[in-house]
Amino acid sequence: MAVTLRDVARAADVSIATASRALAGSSLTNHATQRHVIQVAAALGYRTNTFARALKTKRSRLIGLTVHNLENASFQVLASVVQTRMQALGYQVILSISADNPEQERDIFKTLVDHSVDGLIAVPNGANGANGAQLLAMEHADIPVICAVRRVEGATLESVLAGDLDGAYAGTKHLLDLGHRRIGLIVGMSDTTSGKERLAGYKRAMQEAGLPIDPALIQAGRYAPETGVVAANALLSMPTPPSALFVANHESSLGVLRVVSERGLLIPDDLSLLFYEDSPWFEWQRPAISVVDSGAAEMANLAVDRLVQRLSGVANSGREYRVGSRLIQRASCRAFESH
Amino acid sequence: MAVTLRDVARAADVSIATASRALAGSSLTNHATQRHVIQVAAALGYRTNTFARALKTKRSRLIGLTVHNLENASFQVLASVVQTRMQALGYQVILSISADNPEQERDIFKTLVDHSVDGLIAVPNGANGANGAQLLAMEHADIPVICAVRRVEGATLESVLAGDLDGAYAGTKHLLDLGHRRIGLIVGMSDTTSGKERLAGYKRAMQEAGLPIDPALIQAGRYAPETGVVAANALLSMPTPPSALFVANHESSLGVLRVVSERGLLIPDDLSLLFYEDSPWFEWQRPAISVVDSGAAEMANLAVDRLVQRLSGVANSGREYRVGSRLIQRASCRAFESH
DNA sequence: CTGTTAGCGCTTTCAC
DNA sequence: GTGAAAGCGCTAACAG
Repeated sequence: MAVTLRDVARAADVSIATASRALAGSSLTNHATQRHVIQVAAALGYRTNTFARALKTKRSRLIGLTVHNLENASFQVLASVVQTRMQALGYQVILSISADNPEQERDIFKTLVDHSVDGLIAVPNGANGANGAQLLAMEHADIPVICAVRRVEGATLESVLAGDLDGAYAGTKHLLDLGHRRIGLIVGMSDTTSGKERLAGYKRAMQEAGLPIDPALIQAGRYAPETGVVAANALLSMPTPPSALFVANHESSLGVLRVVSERGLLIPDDLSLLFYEDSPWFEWQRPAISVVDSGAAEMANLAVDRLVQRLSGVANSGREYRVGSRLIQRASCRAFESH
Repeated sequence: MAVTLRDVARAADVSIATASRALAGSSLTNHATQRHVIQVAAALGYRTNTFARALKTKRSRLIGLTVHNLENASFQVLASVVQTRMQALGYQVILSISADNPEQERDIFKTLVDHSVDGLIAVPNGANGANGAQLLAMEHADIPVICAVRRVEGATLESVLAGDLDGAYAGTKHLLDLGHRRIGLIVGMSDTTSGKERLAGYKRAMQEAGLPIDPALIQAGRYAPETGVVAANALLSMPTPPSALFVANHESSLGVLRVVSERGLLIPDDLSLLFYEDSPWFEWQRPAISVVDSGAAEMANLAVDRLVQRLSGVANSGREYRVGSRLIQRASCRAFESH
């Protein structure tokens, strides 16, 4: 059996209450007593029982983190940053993978509540904030919730998002500036924040350039490699295929790379390629792939900042924070010359 | 305040104990009563308080998972598999990132014990099992520990490892069979299981081929991209540089790719490249990179299998399990012809 | 089969 | 400043 507070109290010849206060660093304790208790506790190897404490205080020092997967570089970064920073603050993080599946997400949220997490950083599932009500209920129960990367429509939850509209606009404009006119877009479904906004950014850039929006050039699909395969094949099989592909659906990048390779296309000579959300691998592809970086590390840190604030009692601002996107030019896009 | 067992008992007009039994599905309960209680509980939206339960039963339904980072594809796979499978079994996983830092790892283990994890899957830090004693202490306290990917020297902990010696042997032999004689090896430090074993595999293959071991051809370093940069530069700057590079240090692959790109080397014409531990990106590099795959998914699943067994009361076998490595030939290695 | 009872280890009034 | 005592919500003997 582990050593309990009672053991410490006995050994230090004080009451349990005093021992508790001393260890908690309560100001209403005699300094000498406190030192003594702390010493005895250390000598005995006392460690407070987190369950007994949680049962009493209703704080678990646990926080939840849900991401869709760990293949996406943005989610890897989010998980790393959240884990590392929260641990440094004395919190442990319960990781959950929602697989972008609303039902699974619902169960996860429930379980997280069961484990009385003190807070939650979630990349919510798309589809009109299917489980937004649960999140709101958590907020109501005084459990701060920070949405990252995606938001829940219509819910006043603090959200840390990427500047997707601007990012997609900048990316499209870059391609336009290089002389491309037929620009294929591979994007997420429009029931996700990022899908919708990136599409809007693309459209805005095209329209500002006085170009028509050709629906056949726009391929929306799930965030998955397969989407890239299907979409790239569709795009590249057109009678007049696009001269540039803007892959604003990170998970599908892999699929696009595969199609490009299978078709023996030379980048950037046969096709200009622009990806979205940077990954270490993009830089060392041959050629290095240009990308609209959405600032995963910045988002992660901001999300943690917000959570920490909330944890310390600051009220939910219901506000939305945006981390600016940045175009990183590498070697996969070149000027387009018509034949 | 949340609804408690007492509320359910009252509403169902039974005692707290009966309610508890009914919900636990104890066989010693009247079927009708049980149904009734379950119904009432559901209607009230009752959820058992995990802390109260844990305080009483000393099981938290929490398991710990420690990995060095989330950049390494093997660790991503491990984290995904462990999280997903354990959650399906009603366990939550506390993720911790040890950054390959023994001191941090020590704190992590302590915290995990404080949170009374029911079990632990750990990728332990190298250096002679610095924190092996802690792990052993956990085992002693009846908390099953499964080491994955790396092991702790001299401790009787169940370990699920890759067949590193065989893998490195097979990889080296492949290069040898292609006619390469000067094969550069970039590997982990010899204070890690994988570093040591992969080096041994390389040496064995070389010796079997009747080739001398040239120490200058062997670069050992931390598992980090920088290692790849330094090592590749050292190797490729030799008076007679190797005709093939066997990068048996996954994290350094990125660095090697960078050096290759900077030097304008053509793969596989100027240099054959063989990597270790497959990543989705390797397949879609141009050219696709051949790899010795160490079976991350299989290791992860086996580790979970072992943990689940242990959780169900099976004793620590102290045994070591190995998942066979597999050579995946793609397009980055070609036959060597001397000029 | 069901109810009563005694804690699990801790925090926190409330007296002194 | 310190101690006594009352639970937090649950499970598990132990009776009945």
